[in-house]
Formats: sequence, C-alpha cells, structure tokens
Amino acid sequence: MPSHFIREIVKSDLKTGKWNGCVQTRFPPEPNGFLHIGHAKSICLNFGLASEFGGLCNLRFDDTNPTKEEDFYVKAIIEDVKWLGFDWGDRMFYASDNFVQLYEWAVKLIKDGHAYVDDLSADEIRQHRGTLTLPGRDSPYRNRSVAENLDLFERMKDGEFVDGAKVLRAKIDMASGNLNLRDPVLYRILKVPHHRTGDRWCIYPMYDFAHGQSDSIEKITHSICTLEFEDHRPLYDWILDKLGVYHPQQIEFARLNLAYTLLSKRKLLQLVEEGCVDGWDDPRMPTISGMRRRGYTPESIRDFCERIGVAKANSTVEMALLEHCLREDLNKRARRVMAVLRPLKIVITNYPEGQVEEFAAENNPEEPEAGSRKIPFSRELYIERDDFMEDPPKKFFRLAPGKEVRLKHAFIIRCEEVVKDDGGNVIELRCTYDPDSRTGGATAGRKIKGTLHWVSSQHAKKAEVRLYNHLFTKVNPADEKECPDLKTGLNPDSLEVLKDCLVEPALAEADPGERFQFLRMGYFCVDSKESKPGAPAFNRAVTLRDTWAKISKKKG
RNA sequence: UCGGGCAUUGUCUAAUGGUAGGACGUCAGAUUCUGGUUCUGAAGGUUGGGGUUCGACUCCCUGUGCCCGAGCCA
Repeated sequence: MPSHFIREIVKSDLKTGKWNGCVQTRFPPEPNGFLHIGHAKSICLNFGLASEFGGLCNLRFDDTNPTKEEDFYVKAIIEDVKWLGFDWGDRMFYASDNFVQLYEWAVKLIKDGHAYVDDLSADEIRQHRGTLTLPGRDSPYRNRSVAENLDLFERMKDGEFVDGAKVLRAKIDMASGNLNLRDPVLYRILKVPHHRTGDRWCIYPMYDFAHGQSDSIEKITHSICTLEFEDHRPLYDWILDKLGVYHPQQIEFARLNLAYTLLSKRKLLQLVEEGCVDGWDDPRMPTISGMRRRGYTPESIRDFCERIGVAKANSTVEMALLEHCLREDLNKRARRVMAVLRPLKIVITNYPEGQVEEFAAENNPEEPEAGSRKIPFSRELYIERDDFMEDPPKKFFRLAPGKEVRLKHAFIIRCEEVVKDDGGNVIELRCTYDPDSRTGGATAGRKIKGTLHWVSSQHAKKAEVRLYNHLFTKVNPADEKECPDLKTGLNPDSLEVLKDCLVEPALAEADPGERFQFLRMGYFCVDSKESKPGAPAFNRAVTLRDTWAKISKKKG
C-alpha cells in the first residue's frame, strides 16, 4: 500500500512516543448539507488512520452556526458514514456539547486581558481590518477594562443586545500579516434557535473559537483538516496556548477535486434548491447518498480514496479512476443478467413455433460458486438495436444481413432478412439458427466473433432504465471563470430514461439496491426510491469498458 | 503588492543525496460464448536558470506559475 505524508507523521509520532502511543482522530462535518466524495476522502483518512494504528476516530458535528444547520443533515451524515463502513462507537459529539465550556473559556480570555467586547458594526470591523497588503487599525473599544468587558459579555449572553450590536473579539495583533490574527471575532449574537440547544443561547462561538477547543476536549492527537485552514492554525495555537489546555497537532492536506464534478456543498445545495437534480441523492450527484443510489459500493469508494493518495498539492482526479474502482469491485461480485435496453425484434424462422427451451446461464464467470440460472429461449426474441447494422463497417462483429453471431448461452444465428416499416426503419430481423450450435453441441465450437445478449419476447419483463452521464460539461464547474452560471454548465445529456427495456423474468422482482451486470451494457442498480416489484427501475452505475465504442467514435 | 502553501508522464501519487517507481488512462498484441474479465508489451515525467556534490526530484541561490486568505460562514 502506498503511504502518504500524514501516515508517515503518525508512524513517526508513534515511534517517538509523542502522544504516548495514542492515535485519536475525528471527522468533523458541519450539518448543513449532505456528505460527498470529497468528505469520503477525509472520512477514510481519519477513520482509516485510527484503525490502522489501533486508535479511535470520533464523529463530531461542528454545529456553531444555527442559521444553517439542521437535524435533517445530522441524520443523513450518520447514515452515510455508517454505510461507508466506519464506526465511531459511543463517541458521537457536537461542538454544541461544549457551549458552556467555550463560554467559560471566553470569560477566562477576557479576565486575562486577551479578549474584548467590540461595539463596531460588521462593516466597521471590515474597514478597520485593513487589506491583504495594509495593516489594520485598532477598534476604539479595544482597551475597555476587564470589568466592563465581563459585564458586556454577560449581557450579550443574557440577550440584552440585538443581533450584530456587539461581538467578542480576541486581542491579538491588528497589524499581523495573517488576517486571522487581526483580532478575530470569537462570539456573535444570533437570536436563532439551535437544532440541539434550542433557545438556551443567543450568542454562538465562531468556528475558530470552537474547533480547536473541541479537538482539545476530545484529546485529539492528529487534527487533520484541509489546506484552507493552514492560515488558521496560528490562531488555534494562540487560543489553546492562552487557555493553557491540551494541544493537538493540526495537519492539513489538499481536498479532492473530481473532473466534471462539483464538490462544494454550497453549490450542491443550489442544484437541489433550484431543482436541477432530484434531491441530494440524485444518482448524478457526487454525494455519498447519490452514489449509493446510483450503485456505488462502499468498498469501491474506500478503494478510490486509498488510490488517490493524500498530499498538499491541489489536484483534480479523473473520473476514470473512480469508475475503474467500481468496475473492479462489481466485476467480482455482480450477477450477470441479460437486459435489452433498446429492443429490436428478431424471429428465428426455422425454430418451431410455440417451442420453449430453458438454458443454463452462469451467474458470474468470476465466481463459479455463484451458480447458474435457467433462462427461456423461444422463436421470437429481442436483441439490442445497436447490435445490428444494415451496412456495417469492417470490424463490426455483430449482426448484419447474411452475417452470423452467437446468442449468449444459446445458438448461433444468421440474419436472413431485414423487415422495414413504411419509413424505411428496421423493425424486425428474420434469422435462422444452427440447432447444433448450442453450448455443448456439435457445432458449438465454431469460431464466431460476435456474441449478443437477448431476451425471449414472451418471457421478458418490461423495465425502466436510467442512463447517467456526468452532470457538467465543464471540467471544473466550480470555477467561476470557466462556468459563470452553474445552470449553463449542466450537461443536457446527464440523464436518459429508457422506458421500454426488456429484462430477464427474474429481474422483475429484484430488491432495491441490488446490483447487476447487464451483459455487455454495464453495471446497474435497482433504484431504491422508485423501483416497484413488477415495475423495476434500474440506474446505470457505470458502463463496461467498451473498446468498440472507442473504435467507432474514432472513425466518426 | 502582504501572509501562508504548492510545483514529478495525459491524470493521481512514490522516491527523505545513490537505477525516477506504482496506479488510472492511452496504444499494440494474446486469451475469451460479455468488443467485459485476464495476461503480455509499449509510449510518456522531475517548473526555468545558476550553484554545492563523485552523484541532486531531494540541499543552496534566483526566477516563473498555481492555490488559499480582507464572513459577525465552516
């Protein structure tokens, strides 16, 4: 297994005994949206490192902003982390668990002269902050007495002031090159009920005044977060230092970017709210729930997260790797079945009318123990429309006038006649079969290049199939330059619904969430929301690798 | 322009002064009752310039490019 710099840090800490042999990590989502594949990277990293080195990983909700957070998201996040295969035991925490302690710590900072109540408006604070190149200016309220600060802060807590009237600020350095150190806001007034603490509080700590201390309280050893918090580390260090409490080590890594995919919770929420998708769990969404509904396995996602590595350089991973991980997993496990997505009728003219035979079909060539099933064969069948061409190019191994193909698990047939409607559209093929060519038969060994999947007309069941493609036409839809308006970046072909598909009889009763390989077509998953017994709906998780598609595309 | 960070094949990622390696992708071939799988092979890389060294992706100097930062968001 390839290692990465964070694993090396943990290993070395273990060797030197820096944390007394402990590894304690945590995954700290804000419950303001659904988890996506980028979060999966962090989840696998934090839980993975803990289990690899005999440590523990907590689940902690960073719920310091009641205007954006909901219990609805808490539930979804719990389900997703569990589904990915991780367990936090009894260590599920909330930053809001620490509100009392955080308040007391704020009081301590005030008493020690490290924090003050500021009456400046948000706008004035911004003006005093200076710019990236120019230092800021002290607030006129910066030097209030400890007693006055204590009094004011308590009255903030007691609800005496309106939202925005006052804030508590750290007294650090208005000239610091690091903007986070220019007297950052620690507490703000928000007369908004909190999903857990209700209306007990009307002041709430900022993330920066909650995160580091929550890590400290939970005795986190390696506080792993993404690159944008690198500039905040000096602030966390300052707070923990002034408080004189346990001090975890923060380590930053680059967040995941995926080509043609949006991994910003804010923008994903926009897609949901504007109805561009069928909710957070739309199979086109990069959310864990969307990928689950699409047919991704937890194993494939974990494998992906291991393969992409962990580093500090920004990078964009190709979709092909994610798809490879899914195919590799499903190739081993998914039952093979036959489904015709765009049916074309064929009649075997020399096959007795009314006769039905049953042939054995292996369920998975990669796993003989998966056994086999019986599939019915009759005179009238359906094949894939794309598997016939009236005027085929050279390397076309499929059906064409006068050409032979093998029907998987059945006979070799020859196309004798093409039937068209008044519009010149092919509506039926009349074929003959070689009765000895059945599996095990006298002429079964004949070299035939093409093998097609099929269903028996009278036995097949109708099904709906959804074909998904990437949601965006832009490699980086999050880039405002590349994609100024989210909606115009959407791929108009991200979803194709096929209503008249025909599947093997047994598939009509498939269970929600069950995954199959539709022979030669791809991996499909029974939709967990809309599939009904007798009226199945399948989502295409990923196509099979398709060298023919590549060849024909190249030729134009 | 200030502070912080980052640059290795098309993509992701190793190499911690000693043969630049792996994965995905691409291309070619073999096998195959899935144009799938499997197997074999190939092409392809150290951001530019200087230095130190027997030897530099690695150390030093100096450019260049990219990312993050001016929320009472996280």
